[in-house]
Amino acid sequence: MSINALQAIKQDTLSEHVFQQIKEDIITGVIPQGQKIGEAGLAKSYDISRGPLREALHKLESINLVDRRPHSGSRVITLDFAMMQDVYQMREAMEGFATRLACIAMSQSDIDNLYRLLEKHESSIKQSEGKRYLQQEGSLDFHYYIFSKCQNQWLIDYLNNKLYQVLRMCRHRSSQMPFRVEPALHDHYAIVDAINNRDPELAEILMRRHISGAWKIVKNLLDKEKIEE
Amino acid sequence: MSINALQAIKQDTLSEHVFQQIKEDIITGVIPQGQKIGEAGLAKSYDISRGPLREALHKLESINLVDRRPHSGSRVITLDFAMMQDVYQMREAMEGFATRLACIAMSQSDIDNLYRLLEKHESSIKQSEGKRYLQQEGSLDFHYYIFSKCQNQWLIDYLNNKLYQVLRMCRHRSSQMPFRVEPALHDHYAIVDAINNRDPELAEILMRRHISGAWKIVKNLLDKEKIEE
DNA sequence: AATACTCATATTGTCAACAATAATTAAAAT
DNA sequence: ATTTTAATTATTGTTGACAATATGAGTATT
Repeated sequence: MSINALQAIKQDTLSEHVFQQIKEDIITGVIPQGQKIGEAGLAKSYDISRGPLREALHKLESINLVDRRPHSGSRVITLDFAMMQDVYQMREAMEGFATRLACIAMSQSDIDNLYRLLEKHESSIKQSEGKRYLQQEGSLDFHYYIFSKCQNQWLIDYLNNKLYQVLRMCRHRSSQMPFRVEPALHDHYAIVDAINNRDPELAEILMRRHISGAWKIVKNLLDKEKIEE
Repeated sequence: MSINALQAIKQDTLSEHVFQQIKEDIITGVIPQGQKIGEAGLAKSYDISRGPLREALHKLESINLVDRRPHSGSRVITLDFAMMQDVYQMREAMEGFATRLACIAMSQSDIDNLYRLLEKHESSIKQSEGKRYLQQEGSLDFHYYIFSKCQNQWLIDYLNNKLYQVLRMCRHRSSQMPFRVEPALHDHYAIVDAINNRDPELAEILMRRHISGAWKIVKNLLDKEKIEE
């Protein structure tokens, strides 16, 4: 099950449907960062009335993808350095913790599934050289599979519905730039090995290190970006 | 500045105002747990139309105080054992982390303020024997003061606007029952001492232990409750 | 020229009527 | 008597009009 498939549920109402749609448009950059959002305009372009649109905007605010100020309006967030640092710092702590819990709670068949998932990633990397964005989305599936087994509904909810949404936004921002994906796969194997050995502390540490490594890469890209302009 | 004062800002719109009001009514038990919420009824009793009320309900959903199911309606959450365990587990991890960050970032005058705050609590405990709920609210101020200095806006936001709201609800639920507050004060002093010594690891550990201790007390109360019925 | 003020305009907040869906009740069939 | 089905009712979702507020242009004043 893909992480995107999971988000597709619950689109029973207009408000939910348009919420998902706008969310994807923000994450993929169709609506650019910092863009001011006029309710009337968006309502027309998504072909709904302002009521459901406002509800969608509230939901977008609740997952920190838009800022809303009373009587003034909404705008898409801008991923500045401080925000990305906050997000990665948060992710390191929370997903590390989730990994520890998952290591304790996982069944053996869960672990087997993880190994199979990694093998699929490995072969898909060999086949499709250069399609880094897809490969990264695959990596999200790996992370999701682990923390979804931590058995703490609040933790799962926060990681899945808040942190990972801006995270995907970050990745889209920096997906143009080249970097290697093989090291990540190596990290992933080490994490699953730790889980397989039922070593929660090590699993947590490896996951935290993996994430802080990802942040270092992103940070370097941001620095380079700044120098070049 | 009290934690409640902080929540009082931003009541510029009807929707915000009624959101705060309903939130307090849920937390303090005026609207009981598990209660089914009819939009029409609530709108009349708070004397607004259904539009702003619906927005308020969405906000309440986003801080996990009500469940909303499409076409079916909303109901106040019920604090069962599993949920409270999730919340305390989450709090232990996140507030522990926040304490570590705050320990690094705090200025000396911040630390002085913390000591003064504790002295105030100490004298207020001696004066008002038995008024446990107020004392607990004071303890929230202590916790808020620390994590608000962690310099991670996402972390502050989550602790303040999500976790601490259900936490207050938990406390209200168990505030009838007697237990001692002096040990908590002792814990608080130990935490501030660790911060004052600029020992982030120890500060985190002490905070985590303090919170998991609180959870053990609550858990025992819940068990006793179950046995007695 | 720069700042403060007023008014016009555009945008957001609120309301009440309408449409669509789910829950409930009653009837019918097994 | 129990289960299934159909229709009724009550509740939620959606819409467009109206009210309140902020933004911005233009004018006056220092």
